[in-house]
Amino acid sequence: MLFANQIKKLREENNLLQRQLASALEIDTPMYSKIERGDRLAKREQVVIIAKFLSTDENELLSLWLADKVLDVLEGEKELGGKVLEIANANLK
Amino acid sequence: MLFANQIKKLREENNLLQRQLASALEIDTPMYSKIERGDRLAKREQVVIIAKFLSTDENELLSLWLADKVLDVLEGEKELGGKVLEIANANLK
DNA sequence: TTATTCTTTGACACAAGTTGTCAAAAGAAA
DNA sequence: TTTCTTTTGACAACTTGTGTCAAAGAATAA
Repeated sequence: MLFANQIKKLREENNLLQRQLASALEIDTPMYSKIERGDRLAKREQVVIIAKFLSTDENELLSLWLADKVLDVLEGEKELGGKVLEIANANLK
Repeated sequence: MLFANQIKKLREENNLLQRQLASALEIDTPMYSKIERGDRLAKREQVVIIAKFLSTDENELLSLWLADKVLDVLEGEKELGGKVLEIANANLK
């Protein structure tokens, strides 16, 4: 979980509590805990708020969050992963 | 829709009717029509059946189907797409 | 040690999205 | 026309996602 690991690292570096992030997202602490551990997926708007709150680049964080989703699509398709990403890349517009 | 386009092309080349594919998938023709037009997503098992029925390579077809899903994740994130795919690629295991 | 604060777990409710059916319309071929 | 194929839209059933809550576990402080 690239996104989860990153926000945990940044939160700790910034000496913030889960409670504070949860409050910024208007969800309860257990829910934030799950997001931070990759047990639940954040929504896009939540990623944006987290980036602001952790003073990190929004696009960097969004990229990790999206990469997790891409990897999730590829979950269990190990042998096709590389080919799939090539095709996807060739069809990005 | 890479997958949808491909199965339409192959079905026509094989002179088959949507009704026949629908029957192989045990769904009705309207449902199959939607899959073929990219209006609905096929499930993995359906892709496998379609590949068999259209005598095409299963992995090729699965790759298109997966690539569609990856592109869907990237939908509306044009500027991040390339970067995201790089990250995903670097984290394929 | 106990007390307090922080984080995680699991069960649950409800919202949202998916997968399918059906009736009927639109398109193509005869 | 008539018939066969494909598409559309509305809907029900099922599945998944998002959040809350109570309570347990970990870490820290006193």
